[in-house]
Amino acid sequence: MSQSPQTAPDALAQRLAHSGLRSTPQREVIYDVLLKKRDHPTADEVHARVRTDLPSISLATVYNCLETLVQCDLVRAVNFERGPTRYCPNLRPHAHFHDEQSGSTHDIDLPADLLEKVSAVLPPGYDAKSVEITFRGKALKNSEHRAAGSK
Amino acid sequence: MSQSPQTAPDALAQRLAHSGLRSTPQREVIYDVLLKKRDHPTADEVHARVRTDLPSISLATVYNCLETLVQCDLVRAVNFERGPTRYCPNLRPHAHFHDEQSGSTHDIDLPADLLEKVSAVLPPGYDAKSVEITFRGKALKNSEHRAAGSK
DNA sequence: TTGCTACTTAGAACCATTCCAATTGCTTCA
DNA sequence: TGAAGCAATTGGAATGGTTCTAAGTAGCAA
Ligand SMILES: [Mn+2]
Ligand SMILES: [Mn+2]
Ligand SMILES: [Zn+2]
Ligand SMILES: [Zn+2]
Repeated sequence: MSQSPQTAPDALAQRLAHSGLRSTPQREVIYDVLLKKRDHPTADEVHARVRTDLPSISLATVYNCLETLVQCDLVRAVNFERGPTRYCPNLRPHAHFHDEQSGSTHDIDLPADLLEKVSAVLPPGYDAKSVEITFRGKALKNSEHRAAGSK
Repeated sequence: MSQSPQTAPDALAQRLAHSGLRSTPQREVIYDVLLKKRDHPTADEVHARVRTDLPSISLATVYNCLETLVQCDLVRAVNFERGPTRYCPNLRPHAHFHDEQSGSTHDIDLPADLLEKVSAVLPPGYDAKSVEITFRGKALKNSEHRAAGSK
């Protein structure tokens, strides 16, 4: 039962192993990039950011890795009106607010009781596995600052 | 103030006129098709249905007309996870339930007070112009029958 | 009629994403 | 240690819904 001399595997490595998948530099850097700047980047934006660490990573790999992270429930794919898919490492129940002016996307935490009330509108016979709530409108500057989250 | 000898303009013609647009056979038939079978068809599906009346209508025109109807607030464009846009003539406040099994989309009416509660989760500084609520899961057969809405 | 503009049309272009076939890289285990 | 086997990455082609473009058609005003 002795461990290998390497450091203990991080959350990512553990989740991957749990699904029979390997931890790779590409997967790790992509996940780090998502955690570091939580502004719901597109695959292209992730690609650009990851390239500072892995200059030769391909866009296909970025798509593959993002898909893997979504499968492992470490990341949520977020869509808004046929725009490119965005990626979000916030695992708490939350809604998304799309600022029409700036195109930015903000997390809105949702209390559990609200989700219950929302699901309660479903007539009998409807069994929802997930609910998604999306706002569209205008966010004031200071809200943007607060939501940028780099503090 | 005498009207022309034609019949009074229907809701569609009036809305179009209000926006300085013309009522055309293509726009009318497309809107009729949406009203007749409210199953959230894609542009392709609308195209196929409209062709029974207008065999030579182009897909580009279907897209153009659907866009026009959306602009006039007669139809809502509904998106789900990068799938093709679907079109919905239900103007009441409602959510959408996507049945993963069948791929069908059902309207879920929303009481006004729920929409208020949902919007109330927005922190100060967020001004939402619209809220969208989407469920994903499994709907039982009898629900599907009820929601098909042809009766 | 003539002109003006709105509307429709076929097909090209667009673009995010997926697919494909080839390569590279771990990991076993002889 | 090394061959096999499988996982993962890669560049480029293909996909598919949608939008664009340029040309034609049609209603309307003067
Ligand atoms: Mn993308
Ligand atoms: Mn479509
Ligand atoms: Zn988020
Ligand atoms: Zn609907």
